Amino acid sequence: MPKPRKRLAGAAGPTGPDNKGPAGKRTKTKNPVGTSATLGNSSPEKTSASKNCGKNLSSYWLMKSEPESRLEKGVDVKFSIEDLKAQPKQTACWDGVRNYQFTNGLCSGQCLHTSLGVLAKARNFLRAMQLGQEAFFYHSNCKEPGIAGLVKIVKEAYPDHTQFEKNNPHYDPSSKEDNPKWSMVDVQFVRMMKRYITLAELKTHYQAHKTTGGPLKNMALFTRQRLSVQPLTREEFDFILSLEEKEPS
DNA sequence: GCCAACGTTGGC
DNA sequence: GCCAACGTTGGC
Repeated sequence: MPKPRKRLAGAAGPTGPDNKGPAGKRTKTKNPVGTSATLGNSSPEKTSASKNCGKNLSSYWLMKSEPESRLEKGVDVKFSIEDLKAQPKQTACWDGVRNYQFTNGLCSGQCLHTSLGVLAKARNFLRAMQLGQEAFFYHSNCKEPGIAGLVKIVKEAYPDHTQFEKNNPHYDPSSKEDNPKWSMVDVQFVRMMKRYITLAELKTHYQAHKTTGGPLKNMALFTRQRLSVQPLTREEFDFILSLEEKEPS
């Protein structure tokens, strides 16, 4: 399969999703969210995550999506930020995440920052996302990978319906309807970056920061390369935003 | 529970 | 299209 698109694991969603979008795209899907998107209640899991260690949870994220066409089981996984903007309400569900990267609950003992090096998993990160939090929309597996824009979480984790759809590339026969393995969240377009921040530029800073102790020194994009949904610290998020105002390095 | 084989991600 | 990194699977 191509890439992971979005995967999430949810399992907690209170209501069944009704969106049926086209199959997922890589990282994100773009299903119109209309009806189901308005339920923003957090699942029990999330709630407990927030209670247990909310102060340590990340509030900023980076989500990868593929802006160029690629077939996965016959389905095009392409989903660029322009595709997101074209959705009703500029909102889409981020489905297809099928990576547990974390097997623990986010809060079993430690919290994100300290556990990053050891635990990280896209699925659990998805479940940790909270309403209103912002994420960078990253274009991966393309000519010029990089951060294209900003999105925000408009619906917290709920079951990813694509896991039950046999012809969906993200079908998971081992997942039961009464105990879904995978979740998804809904994201809404916020704005484009003032300029496209390329992976190459981020990498230059990352490498410099490793020696200077700068804000990107532990950035997950480089230290956990295969995570399709990853947390950012506030320092990482703010530093990347500050790059918008500067000339590309 | 170890670890080799295999599959996937994603930059280049 | 190649291939490195790394997650997952399954034999033992």
